[in-house]
Amino acid sequence: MSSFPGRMKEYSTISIDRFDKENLHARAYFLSHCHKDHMKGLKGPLLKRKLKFCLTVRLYCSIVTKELLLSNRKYAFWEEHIVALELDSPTHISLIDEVTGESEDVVVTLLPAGHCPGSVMFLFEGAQGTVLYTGDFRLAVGDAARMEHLHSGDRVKDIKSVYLDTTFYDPRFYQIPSREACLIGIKELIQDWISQSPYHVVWLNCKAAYGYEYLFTNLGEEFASQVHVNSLDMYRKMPEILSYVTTNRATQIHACRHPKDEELFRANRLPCGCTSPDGTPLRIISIKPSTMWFGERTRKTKVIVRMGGSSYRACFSFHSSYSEIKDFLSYICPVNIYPNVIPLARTVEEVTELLKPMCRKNSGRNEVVYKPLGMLKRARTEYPSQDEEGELLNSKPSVLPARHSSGDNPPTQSCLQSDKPCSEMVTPHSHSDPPSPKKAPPTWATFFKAEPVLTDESSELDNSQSSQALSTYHTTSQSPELFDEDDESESVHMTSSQSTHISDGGTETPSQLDTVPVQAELDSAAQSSKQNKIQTNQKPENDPHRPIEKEPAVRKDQSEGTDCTEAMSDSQVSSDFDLPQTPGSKAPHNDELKELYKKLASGEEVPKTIITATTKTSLSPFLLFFQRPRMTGGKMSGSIDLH
DNA sequence: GCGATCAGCT
DNA sequence: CACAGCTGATCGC
Repeated sequence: MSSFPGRMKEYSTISIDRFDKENLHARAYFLSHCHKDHMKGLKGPLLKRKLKFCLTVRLYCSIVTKELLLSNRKYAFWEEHIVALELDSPTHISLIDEVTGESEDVVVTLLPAGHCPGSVMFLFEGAQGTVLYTGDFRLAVGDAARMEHLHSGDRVKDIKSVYLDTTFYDPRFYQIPSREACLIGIKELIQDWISQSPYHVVWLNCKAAYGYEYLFTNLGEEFASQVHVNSLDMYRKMPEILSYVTTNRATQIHACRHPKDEELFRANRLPCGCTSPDGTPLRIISIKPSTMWFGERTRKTKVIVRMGGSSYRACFSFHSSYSEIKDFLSYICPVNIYPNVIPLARTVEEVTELLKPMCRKNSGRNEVVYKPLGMLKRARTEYPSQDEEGELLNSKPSVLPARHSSGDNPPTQSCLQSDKPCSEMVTPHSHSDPPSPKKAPPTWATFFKAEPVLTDESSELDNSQSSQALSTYHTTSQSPELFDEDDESESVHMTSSQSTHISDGGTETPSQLDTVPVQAELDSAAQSSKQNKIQTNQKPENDPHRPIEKEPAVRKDQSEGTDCTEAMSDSQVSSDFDLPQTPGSKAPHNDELKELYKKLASGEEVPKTIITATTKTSLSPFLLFFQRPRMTGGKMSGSIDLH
């Protein structure tokens, strides 16, 4: 849970993710994502009153976050005061004190955070330096390198401070299986179950928070079905989610909720009360997404754990693991790091101490002095040749050429170096894209093609329709290979806020649980990405300004341990959806951007306008709900003068 | 009656 | 154990 007080040292006239107390006086507000612990005070009457008198105060957030926020009536009063910004679009904001008329300029850029739909990090650039507020994030190893706006031309930006999601910044949480690996495990479990008969249904025991949509869309795609949820209201303008969820109970995959859903489940009932039309009892299993983590040297990781009876837990994390956070930090190498979260059983002092080695002055670099722009070049790296056997490891530089869409552009040529506009070079799913799971995640096209398998007319399970699943998918019992005993002595953990009640009898103690770890065959996740024989080293030797060159094929030892390559390989593939670029989006203007950076660097004034993102009702911005970081050029949107 | 806070629980 | 958030009790305005 975030304990960030709302204000950063460098830009103290703005408030982020906190809206109470001193934050009531802020000149501008920022919301990184739509989770309640980041919205404290946001519906408070004090703030509501302030908006009536303060004409220039705005709330800045992503387009998806705006949509989610306004879908809740309690926040409807924000409607006229929200400025929704597009991702990767540097936006100039004037921070005006309405009493004194005093003004400060800042340029903010939203970076995808991979935490939940609409979640972003905020990159602020201005007179007080470049500062990154991460909000909550789940980024994979190497993702920072894909973020254009963490770079200035060929260089990694010189970042003064990072306000960091430290939820799992603790060596205990060294490794968390990638999203892809978790998804594969969940898909296998579900398939093995629902293919047995139309009466075999799955209940995804998800908590009341955004972030599980990733599961719904992928499962909907995988099983050509829709997931039953309580409400579609919040997704009404997000077709890419909407097409995979339904309020029709006649489906084999449920994520519906009820105040007493656990109790109902123990009585073999779904939260929605759905039964089969002919009275045949449903066979229900519950899958509870839970965070699981593994030690530094754990080789195999199980992403599904059977809790006994028909309860399972599936690995699922909204936050980056320790090694993912370290990778992120070592890439951007900030001067200061401030924790936003204090992990359980730790103190601020302990976390601060753990973060010290990642700060620039302790990172082994010579340069300590903060400069607005880095001086060392970020070189381009050729994408390793594709090969079925190799593993893509720590491929920070190697992911860059994924943007090349045609043979016209030599693989070593970056977007920024190209004469062509970036938009021409950014083609999703190009042949040189980074490895993707065996089944492509939902894409732009499918959002419009997807036809609901089931109609809303029926509220009961329909045999003829459900039996499609039976004929489509091979019927197996729970395949033995899934249930690989945990032969590792290495600590393996999982958690859930859920009590450990067991469905049958509930007499077991945790140690007595019929715990059947399922080998997630992370290998199978990795296999889909084993396209590179060359293992590219990912670490820039703790120097963000050091030239990024082709890395040696063999990874050098890391301080962390002896066998982190395997762990890293998993993390490496954990990137999110690879969604297509928003159709119709403008071509980036790198020249314009560079000019802006130059001005910022020299302390020159930049125009006092507020550049807002489009508020068009087009559905395309919602594609960005889980956008994988990718190198795109910046673009400036239209501008509105506040005065 | 409403908001803030906390304990308990999922 | 841990994610996010609900419900209910209590207290103060």
